[in-house]
Amino acid sequence: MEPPAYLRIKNWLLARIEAGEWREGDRIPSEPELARRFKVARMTVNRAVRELAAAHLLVRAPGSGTFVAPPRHEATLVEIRSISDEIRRGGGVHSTDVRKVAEVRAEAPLAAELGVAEGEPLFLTVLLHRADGVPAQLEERWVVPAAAPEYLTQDFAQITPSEYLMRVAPLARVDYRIEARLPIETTRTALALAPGEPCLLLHRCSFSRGRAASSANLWYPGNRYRLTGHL
Amino acid sequence: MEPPAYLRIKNWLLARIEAGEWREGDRIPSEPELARRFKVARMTVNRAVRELAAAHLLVRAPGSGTFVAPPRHEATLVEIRSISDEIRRGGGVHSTDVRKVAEVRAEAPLAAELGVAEGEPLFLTVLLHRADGVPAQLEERWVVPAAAPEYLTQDFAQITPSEYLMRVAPLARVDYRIEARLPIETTRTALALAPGEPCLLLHRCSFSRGRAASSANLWYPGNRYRLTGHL
DNA sequence: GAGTGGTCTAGACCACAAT
DNA sequence: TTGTGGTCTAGACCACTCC
Repeated sequence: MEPPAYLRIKNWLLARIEAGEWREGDRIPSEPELARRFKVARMTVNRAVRELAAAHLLVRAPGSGTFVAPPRHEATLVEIRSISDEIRRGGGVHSTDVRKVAEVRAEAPLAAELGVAEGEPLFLTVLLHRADGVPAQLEERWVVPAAAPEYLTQDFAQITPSEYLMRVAPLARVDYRIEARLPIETTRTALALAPGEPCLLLHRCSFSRGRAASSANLWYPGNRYRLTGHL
Repeated sequence: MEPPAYLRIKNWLLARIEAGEWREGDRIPSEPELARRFKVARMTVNRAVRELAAAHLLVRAPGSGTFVAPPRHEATLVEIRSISDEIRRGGGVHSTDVRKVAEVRAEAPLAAELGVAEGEPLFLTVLLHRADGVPAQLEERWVVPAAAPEYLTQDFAQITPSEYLMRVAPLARVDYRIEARLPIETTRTALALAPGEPCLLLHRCSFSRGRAASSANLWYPGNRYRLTGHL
């Protein structure tokens, strides 16, 4: 069957951009022009062009025209799956050691990140995730009690903290950073790393209902873990 | 001024999802229902719902209804900007040392990654990027000659390899991985790192016109660089 | 003033799900 | 058979830019 008209138009525009026939900043035909060329209503053209603009391939300037977007900004997206997904996907068996479940007082940098006062109580869990018994990730997580009052009573051998939090606090935003770090001794031994071996540290702060809900350090053994993805 | 109707509808739906008023898998009101409720044409409702479905907040099932999407898959997106953008954005001055510009023969793992035969010629550049004079990234890049025949004659003090490649070979896909690694000695000294300091290694393979075009190792000093982003 | 994109309408026909 | 989403039309009015 014939694909929908808006898709034919999208692909026609895409092909022209990919082929370099139109260069960055070039003006593309106007909506009425494309409507005539493809013998469709303007609304149909509008959908095609609007979707390409949403994908940053085109830039629209009301009153003046539609232009080929600047060269993709070398932006790249990395997808980070949850540890248990990641392990199962590789055919491994996921298990969890619960190393710490406690209530602690917020210290300065963490308090600022989570937007609570210093000395306020926070829930802390430290878990070691294993793939087929081999340490795969050490998860240190601080949770704002208001966001998940029942957090400490969960059985983290059955449900990962992020799975639980996702359930009780629909997350709106996640900030994170990725670093290469030498672990402290206890982290190093937990991950069964040789001295001097670096870790990949994924630090994540998640927000729910407009407030910070949880902050986590995910330590991966650098010698056998990597974050991958594609665009 | 009043926001457009389709946005009012989007926000109304979003608020209901964020508040947990509708749970995963719940059916939301049909298009005709929403059109009646908001006193707009169905096309207007359709745009609102279609855009939320494109953002994976809703799932549409033709013939049966529209449903709240499954819990976000704990997927997280990292945006990686080009090194010169990154440096300028921080208010720094970007400069480049060109350390190597050469034609080499493809060795086994690289040949496989780039989809060329072993022993085939590749272009190799090694560049050290600095922010205000301080080493910020060591870039080792291999380029398939067919993708950019003029690559070696560029002035990489003026244009970064990725900027140049973006210009001559519109990229269709990028695969990458992020690792924590101890650098070899020459890399370590180039980045002015103390012995034992880890690096963040971003490895990237880019494709253009259906074929691999370039493979790069981007080494960041682990003690003063991180990759950040938010969702 | 002519041209552009941004939005919207009130219909329409279709393929497909559930019943 | 009824209801759903998927698509499309042929108009329309607006705010804006460019000349």
